[in-house]
Amino acid sequence: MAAFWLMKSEPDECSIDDLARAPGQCVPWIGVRNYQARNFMRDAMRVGDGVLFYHSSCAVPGIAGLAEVASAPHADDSQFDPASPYHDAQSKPDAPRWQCVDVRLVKKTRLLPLTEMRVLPQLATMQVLQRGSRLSITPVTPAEWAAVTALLET
DNA sequence: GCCAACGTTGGC
DNA sequence: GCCAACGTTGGC
Repeated sequence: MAAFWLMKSEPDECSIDDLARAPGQCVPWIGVRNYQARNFMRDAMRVGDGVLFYHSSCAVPGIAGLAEVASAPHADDSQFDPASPYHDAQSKPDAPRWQCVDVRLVKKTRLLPLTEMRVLPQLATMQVLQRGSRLSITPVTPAEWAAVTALLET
């Protein structure tokens, strides 16, 4: 049984349109530098899991499309790139600290704004809506997934 | 730019 | 292992 996730991306870095233009409409989810979020990718995600693609730190934050986990976990190359903002000098190539998965577009949807999500009782349990929640990757329950995907059809 | 909330670091 | 200081996230 596949699981479901919400993954935040800053559209300045990688928007839903950037994902749509990427080769194979697939990108490695680089740049996660939080252990809890890394552990979700490294330990819990499976190929085929559903992903809510969320735009954060932008004019209208919200869910911008549906995607899926498209690879097993692998090393995040940006940790070894001194020119990258995600460079981690402490991480050694023989023991990479940061892992990521590839994420493939399923479909771009209408934008479901955070403000709309906040007033919908069926979404009230979503982790991304909880007070003080900052985690860039959060699990989504089957019920939440069903509610969000239904809303995106409307 | 502000600031609440949370994560990480490092002295002890 | 505690916890204060500092850094980051991310909505507004």
